[in-house]
Amino acid sequence: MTPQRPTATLAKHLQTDLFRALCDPTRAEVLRRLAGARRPQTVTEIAHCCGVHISGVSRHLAVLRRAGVVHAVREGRQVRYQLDCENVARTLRGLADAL
Amino acid sequence: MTPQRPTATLAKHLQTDLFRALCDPTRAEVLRRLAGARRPQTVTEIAHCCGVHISGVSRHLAVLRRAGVVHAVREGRQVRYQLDCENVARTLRGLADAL
DNA sequence: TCATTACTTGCATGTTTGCGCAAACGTGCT
DNA sequence: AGCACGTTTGCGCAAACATGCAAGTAATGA
Repeated sequence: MTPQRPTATLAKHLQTDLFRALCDPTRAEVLRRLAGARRPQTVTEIAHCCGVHISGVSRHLAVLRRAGVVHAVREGRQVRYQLDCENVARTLRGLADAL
Repeated sequence: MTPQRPTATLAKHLQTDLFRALCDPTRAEVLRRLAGARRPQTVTEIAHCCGVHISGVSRHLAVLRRAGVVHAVREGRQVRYQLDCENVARTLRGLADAL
């Protein structure tokens, strides 16, 4: 590891992709649901709590998945989504430290 | 302090306002500039580095200021903007811990 | 007071984003 | 194969957003 100047470190950690994923109220609602549930949730289950059509929830979950916030596991016909706490927390701490 | 269940803690820390401010590439560019400079920057100085009209930069800075990411100090005719690292880092760590 | 500089704000415009609906896709069951 | 169920995706629409220009405000100096 070569030591980096603070600016370079910050630039590396200041990626907008994650924030783009977290900036929507509905997606925040989804995340709260996932965090509060004791097991991975299906799209339909999530759609029940936030007043949005299932197709919309599916899209939101795709955004979160691409950003590495959640990951999906197929289970028969349904897909269960789960928070990737480790990954998100690591990124946030990285940025906090860079500041 | 009353102990809180993880969900409640997360709900409190999962505010979209901050992420909304951080999710724009131009604003990220502005923040990099502010972090790299050794003293608070004027709107004109910031506008030079990111290829956006001064009025746009001014707007972006207003968004960042409302979100508590930067704060402004008037200095004669110019306004110097500075990162509020403490505040942002505290919020990010709070969320990371809640996860 | 008038001119100049630095920043902010109203307005118009093009782009992005979230949304519901309907069709398509994938999976399991008979 | 045919069907039902759960999820994803194409499409169109309306609201939100970023941007440049021009007008407005604030501060400094002649």
